Amino acid sequence: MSSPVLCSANPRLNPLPRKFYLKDTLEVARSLLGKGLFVLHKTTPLLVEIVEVEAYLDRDAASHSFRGKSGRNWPMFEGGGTCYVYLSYGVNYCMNVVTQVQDRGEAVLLRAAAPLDGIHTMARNREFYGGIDFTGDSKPTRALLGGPGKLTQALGVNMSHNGRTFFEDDLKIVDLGGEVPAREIAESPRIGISKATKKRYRFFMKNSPWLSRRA
DNA sequence: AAGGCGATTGCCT
DNA sequence: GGCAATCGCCTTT
Repeated sequence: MSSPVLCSANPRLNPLPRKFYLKDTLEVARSLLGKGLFVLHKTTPLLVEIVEVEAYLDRDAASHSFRGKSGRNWPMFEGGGTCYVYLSYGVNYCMNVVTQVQDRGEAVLLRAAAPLDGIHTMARNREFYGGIDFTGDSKPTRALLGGPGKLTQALGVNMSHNGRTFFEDDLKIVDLGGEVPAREIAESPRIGISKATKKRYRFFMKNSPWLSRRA
């Protein structure tokens, strides 16, 4: 029997408070590991556990906010708890959690997650081209939620979520009741960037099989 | 106005 | 490991 805390219909899944997002962004990034991301996809509740993130800071050459507010990045300046979604390479959506106070321009990219609830719907959302077989004995791992674009596709996240907040009934980040020990968290340089490549702002759960790639 | 490049993914060799 | 897909932002004419 599964823990009642992990049931997405449970009213205990209250959104994390705004103050959670006002701490130092690197600290928020670490704190997001092990937290739950809930999305109501049409009428289906979807719940995942965040296992990999990247921080993008103020005065950070790799951050979309580096050159100030623009038509794309304006939600990054809307304050802690805002959802910032952008279209990556004209193909994939990437979802960020905005941190800090208004006009600061810092956020955390959600890169990978483990499925908790609604896995069948997520798998259907991830069917592409020939389709992936998630039935039977085939074990979905990185192909389901292991990457920022895969995660949004599985959850049905798109530009309609851009600029909203994570304090809503159909879009929220929640406490799953467990603490992630510091020894289970690892860090590395961020993936796929060409600027500020030395900064180790990627954080992930060391032993998770759901990462976008191995450590 | 035009061209380069990007916080990615999936297919091909 | 290489590379196309595909759109919007940013820099350069």
